[in-house]
Amino acid sequence: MKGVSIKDIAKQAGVSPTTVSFVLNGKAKEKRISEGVSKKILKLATKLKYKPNQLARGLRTGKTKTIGLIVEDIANHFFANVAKIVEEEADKYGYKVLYGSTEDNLQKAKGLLEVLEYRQVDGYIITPTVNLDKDIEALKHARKPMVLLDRYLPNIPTNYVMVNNFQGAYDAAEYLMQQGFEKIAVVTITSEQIQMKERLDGFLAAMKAHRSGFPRKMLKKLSFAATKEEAIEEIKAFITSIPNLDAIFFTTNYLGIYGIESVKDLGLQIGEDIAFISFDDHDLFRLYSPGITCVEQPIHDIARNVIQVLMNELNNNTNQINQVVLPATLVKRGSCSKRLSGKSAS
Amino acid sequence: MKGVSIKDIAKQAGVSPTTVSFVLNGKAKEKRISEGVSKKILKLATKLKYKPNQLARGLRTGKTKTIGLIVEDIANHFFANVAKIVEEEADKYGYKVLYGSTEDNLQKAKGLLEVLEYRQVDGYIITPTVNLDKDIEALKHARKPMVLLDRYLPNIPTNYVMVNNFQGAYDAAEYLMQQGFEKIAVVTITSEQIQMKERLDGFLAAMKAHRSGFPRKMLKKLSFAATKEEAIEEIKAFITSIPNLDAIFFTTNYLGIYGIESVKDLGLQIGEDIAFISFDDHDLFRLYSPGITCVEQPIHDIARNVIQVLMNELNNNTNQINQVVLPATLVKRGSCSKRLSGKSAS
DNA sequence: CTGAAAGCGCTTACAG
DNA sequence: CTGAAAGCGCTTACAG
Repeated sequence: MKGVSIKDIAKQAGVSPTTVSFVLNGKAKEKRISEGVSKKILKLATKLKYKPNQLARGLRTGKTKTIGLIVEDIANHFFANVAKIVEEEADKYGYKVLYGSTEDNLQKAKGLLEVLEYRQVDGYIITPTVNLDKDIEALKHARKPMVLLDRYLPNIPTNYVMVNNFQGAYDAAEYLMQQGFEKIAVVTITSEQIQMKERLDGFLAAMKAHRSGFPRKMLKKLSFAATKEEAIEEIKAFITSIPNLDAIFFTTNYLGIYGIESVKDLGLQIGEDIAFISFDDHDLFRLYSPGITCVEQPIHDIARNVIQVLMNELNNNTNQINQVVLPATLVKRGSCSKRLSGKSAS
Repeated sequence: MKGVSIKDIAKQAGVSPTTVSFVLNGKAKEKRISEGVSKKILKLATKLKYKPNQLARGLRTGKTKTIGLIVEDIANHFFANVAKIVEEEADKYGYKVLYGSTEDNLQKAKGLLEVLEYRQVDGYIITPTVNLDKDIEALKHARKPMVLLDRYLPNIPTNYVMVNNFQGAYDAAEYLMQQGFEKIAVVTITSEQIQMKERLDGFLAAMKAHRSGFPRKMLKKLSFAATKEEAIEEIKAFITSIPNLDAIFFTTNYLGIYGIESVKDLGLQIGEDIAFISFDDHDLFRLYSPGITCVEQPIHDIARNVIQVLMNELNNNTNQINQVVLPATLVKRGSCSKRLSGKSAS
């Protein structure tokens, strides 16, 4: 039950715990421990299956070799995939990951931050909620290694890794116009989340670049707190409120999923009666008939960059700020093939 | 930067660290600390925002207030959802969760177990791979609180929480027969995972109960290690190899997803040319046209029971074994409506 | 009713 | 080339 300690090895090797510690930490050369002693200790360590007690080490060094991962929702396809890669990559560096979901709730986010601080994680990967500025500022001030994920706080310069939301949405809108769609609507959420704003901005910029403008009534904002049923009702009402609507863009995957459900409920055919694009890819989008065109985020690259940036901080603790913005890819599928018939969607 | 310690409080309160520790651990009564001192310490603690150092406490008590969660794949819809609820529930008891994915690889599973032991987690939630028996046995022998998830090891009595795989698959097969389908095939994986075996057994039992038997050629086993492309090719070949096939059952969600893709590739219409059922629900199944009938696992109940059982172990460490088997629900959707036409599916 | 002291298992500045 | 000793921040058996 009890693990073997440095003392046990010291006793068996006939040396002091100090020497054992030096050798086991690879400081044999530096501390000029003799070859023989060094070898003997190493052999003993593997024989006894010595595992350093992380708690004791952490207490002494202040390092826990643990990182905290705060996402919006670990069950969401995007974040679940990020979590997987983050864990794999962190493992390579000897770090383990503690996680939690904010549900986009400020209080939950603060709570998670508090617990992780308390747990003395060495570094943080954070999907910030709106108004988390003060807490992030505090972390930054304490010089805690940290990298934001999926979004950033415009008023606080920090490390972050995210997709180019503006470009992704711009491409989507432009593509819809190239395909010849005339009445294009957009559905997003009310939240002030920066990545959502940028997606909307990108969409609107494309509309303005190619059209005379964008009427406010073609834009629908849903509350993040709305239940699925409420959201679907609102989307349905929105769609039917626009005569001759022929294309619609959803700014994130779960909205896109609600959108599919709404369109189905209305008895409309995606790709026939209405063109459809969503931000983020999903199994559903890939396999739906027709396939749903989407703006795909490079999840693997995002996760790998996050770890890269964090490890860099952890090991060098430079003051340099790393802000990584990765390109989004428009994945074209059947949902946006040009509608040839003249019939109205509503 | 430095946190406030018990010493700081002791100094300010003019008492010893011992007294502070007693009060902060709710042992004021038991240790007969006077009301006044007690109050003063508590007030000071909140004023100074005292947070006990978990490392120090852990080093002393041997408890880390951390649990290890080992799943097959944290990015999978089922496990991602379990992970979310596990984290939320664990949080209520003051526990944090360290996770990792086995990819159904024995070596990875062993590695995770080793790291978690090393990290001295207080309890384990494990989705065991095949042949993990010895390691689980060791954990059990060390009397580590532990509960298996999603599957169990037939040769080792342990706590576990899982769905009734046999019944779920039995219901699915029976339903297909009730709907009047004649040639029913099943696709599963080669792995000896017990839950997969039970699903297959349930399916076969239903076939035998209502039919003369089940020909081996109606059963397809895919390797877990197969790539998506390979799996789809195999499924396609399997489907075309069976003349007049009219229904097919997939024993887990990702196989079902591959199945949809395969059927689409073949130009067949689910619900028209072939009836389709999958184990596990998924957004895709719900929203596909037609909806895919599935055997739904009660994810929330599973996760909550897992934590319940684990907390029970953690706090009481009884020798009682808890084995929870929750009912699966057949969710009927359009993919299995009785085909009226007589045309062949192949 | 309260405190001095030991100890959990490490690391590291200091000394020789 | 190696070791004795202090200390990280707690908890708890023991003593008074």
